[in-house]
Amino acid sequence: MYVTTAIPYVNGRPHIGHVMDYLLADVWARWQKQKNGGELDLRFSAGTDEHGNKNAQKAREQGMEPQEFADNMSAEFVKLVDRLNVGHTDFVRTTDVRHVATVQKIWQKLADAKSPDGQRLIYKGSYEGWYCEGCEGFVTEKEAEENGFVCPDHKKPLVKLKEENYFLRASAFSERIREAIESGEMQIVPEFRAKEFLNLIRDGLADVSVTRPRRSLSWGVPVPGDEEQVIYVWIDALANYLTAIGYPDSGNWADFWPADLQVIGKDILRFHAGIWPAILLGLDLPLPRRFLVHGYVTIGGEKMSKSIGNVVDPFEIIDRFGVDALRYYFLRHIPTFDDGDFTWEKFEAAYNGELANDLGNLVSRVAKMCEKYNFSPRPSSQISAPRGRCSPNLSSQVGANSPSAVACRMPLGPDFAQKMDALRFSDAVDWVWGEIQKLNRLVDERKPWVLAKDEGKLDELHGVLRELCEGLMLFGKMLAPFLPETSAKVLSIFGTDGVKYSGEILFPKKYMKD
RNA sequence: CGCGGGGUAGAGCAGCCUGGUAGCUCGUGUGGCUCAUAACCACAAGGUCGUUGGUUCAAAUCCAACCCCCGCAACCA
Repeated sequence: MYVTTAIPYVNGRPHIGHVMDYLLADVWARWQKQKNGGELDLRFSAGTDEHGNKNAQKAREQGMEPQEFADNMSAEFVKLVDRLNVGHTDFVRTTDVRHVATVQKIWQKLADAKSPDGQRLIYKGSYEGWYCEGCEGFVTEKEAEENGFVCPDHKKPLVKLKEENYFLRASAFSERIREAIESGEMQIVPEFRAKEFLNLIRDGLADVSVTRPRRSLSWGVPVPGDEEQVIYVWIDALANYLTAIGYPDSGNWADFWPADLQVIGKDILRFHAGIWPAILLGLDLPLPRRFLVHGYVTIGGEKMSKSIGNVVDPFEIIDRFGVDALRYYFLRHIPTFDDGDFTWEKFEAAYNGELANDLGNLVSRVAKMCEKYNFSPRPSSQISAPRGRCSPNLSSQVGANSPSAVACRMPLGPDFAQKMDALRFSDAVDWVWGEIQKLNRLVDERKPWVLAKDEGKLDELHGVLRELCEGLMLFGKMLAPFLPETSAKVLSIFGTDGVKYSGEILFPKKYMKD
């Protein structure tokens, strides 16, 4: 099983726009693991895209060598992934020696390959476009027009420039790729993104220039056999997905390709659904099974940008509220398929109102009642024998009818599982939260504190508590992919033989004004 | 006529496919409860469901036209 995340360009520090990729991929990976009873041979790649003029330029501005600058930035992203509690297994830097080698090998294979119609897959051509001499790079037609054909950074007029470089004959695979998308062989989720892309290529894929002359792109992987040309971002960056698993001649990469899920942002769908499949087909490799395309995070309805000065630092959120709080907000309140909005006010409201009041408080009140009313799980004849996939140590160490064992064999429910399998993660959390609210309601309806006053109602009292514990175990388990730390705490409180509560407040109330 | 998404209570959203008392969360007001993190629960107020017209016994839901917002429109990682 193989899941990938897009590799961010490291010309700036990580911001909250970067976290979606990692979190969505992580949720899926944890869900898959859970479905397989904890046993899963999983590879999970992340990385950083480090070549290119913009990075080199940024480095120069700060008086650094490009590599030194990239080292610093890449380290920040490694730190982010770790602090997000994302379980990646591989991290590819495009400046890694092994990656450079992979890119060159891929290049060589593509250069040797023929397209289905018998033509060379890589050919020399010329690319013409609007060019900024300050940026040392091309800009899109649209971008050029929007800025009045003047570079906004350098205030210099753009010039039409024509360059010699190598092209990838992506056009030869137009039909093949269209079919793969339409048939679901290469699924794009959500579907409207697939439609968007199909519409874009209705006249066929265009060939794409995949190199730059050395004089205009100094920092990159040289084209094997042509020192005058440097491999441009497309092949360099996309190849990271293959580097991670050791393609073409190390490790057991064939066990992990095609990728099961590639998580990307909406801005890079076209590269992943067009150029990337063309490269793969050129290499005679199968296409990825599924893409999850997420949207953008806005700040108070506005696009996040340095010029507006509204960039939010994910580390700050984690420092103040903890990693699960961050995961919770971005996974539930940023819709999985659409753009979503972040403000500190909204974040605080979700933290206090949902994590602290709904879930945290429920855990406290149920745990305390269990202690106070001496509830310890007892065999109950109504509960059937354990079956299904449970981690063996959990079900064997504790009584067959303890809440943990019960929760363990409880199916996660079709409502929840369907949403998860359809990658509708934010809907899945919504659903779980509805169930958590029902448990709070149950407490008020059954009033255990009243039952406790009547000795004749001991069975009823314990019945209610059992129901609550089982519910918390079940929903705790469902939350595992989203809130790993919290889930583990809930499962350990209600999952031991007898409820063991240290009195820890799961989500202490927090206000920004403090 | 480029393609697509959307316009539903103060805010954020669901409902629309498969027409029939307009629902959820937050916020506001009132009440209840005491197991709990001043938490929890109940009730209430609040909506011409973008506009206009059509089909129908009945339209947020189907059809047509129009208005407004937002993505996409291939070398922006």
